[in-house]
Amino acid sequence: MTAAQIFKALGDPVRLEIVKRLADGSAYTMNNLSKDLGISRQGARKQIQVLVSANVVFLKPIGRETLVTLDMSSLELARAFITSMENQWDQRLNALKNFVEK
Amino acid sequence: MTAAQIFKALGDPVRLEIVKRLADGSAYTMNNLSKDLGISRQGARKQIQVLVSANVVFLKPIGRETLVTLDMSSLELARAFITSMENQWDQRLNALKNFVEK
DNA sequence: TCATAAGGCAACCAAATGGTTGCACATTGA
DNA sequence: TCAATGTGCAACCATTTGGTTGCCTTATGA
Repeated sequence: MTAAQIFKALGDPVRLEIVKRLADGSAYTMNNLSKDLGISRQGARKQIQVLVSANVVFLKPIGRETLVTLDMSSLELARAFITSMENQWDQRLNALKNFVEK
Repeated sequence: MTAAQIFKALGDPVRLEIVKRLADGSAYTMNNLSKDLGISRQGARKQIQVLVSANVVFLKPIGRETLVTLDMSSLELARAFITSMENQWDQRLNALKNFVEK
């Protein structure tokens, strides 16, 4: 999965709320997770599917329920991507600073 | 600006490439930035506008050119958001671990 | 056993997105 | 001065997105 895909998956208020809840560990079944999002169950299902496709989340059917679990490695990848850009930026500024001081 | 808006802005390959270049400090005018993205200048312009609207980037017209600059605080906000979710996750796991060990 | 709970899937729809072309306009430098 | 450069803006288009409703299937538990 690319960084852009993960960012895209996180780039929706409903999906981000879902991910936030999962990180909290408070909700973990489809039904549970679909409540109080302001949209229908089927609507929520589609958003969860987007997260599944981006590997931000994975599903595990247990009996008649389906467990939803966060895949932390995707968050880690996203964070690492941002950090690397921040590092690039800092290095550039330092290089500029050295040039000026010389 | 909300975290979801920033993630959404970063969630497109073309826009992410633009941000990457800016972090690098190698390109900084509209014209410069619009090259080699695989789309027209006007197409690139629209994507840059998305970044502007999300406050990921800001513009500064100089004569007939327009400088594009990264707003690092948006990246910082995005990174902080991810970090906070990772912390929540870790705390949850630790709480679970303590419960099992008790 | 059988009503209820959990969930999947498809069709449909309006709005947003990502791109295009065409044209106008101000700045610049020879 | 004037052609070239850098940029903006609007109209247009196909596809994607985010949501809906309707219906079907499978487990569960009283």
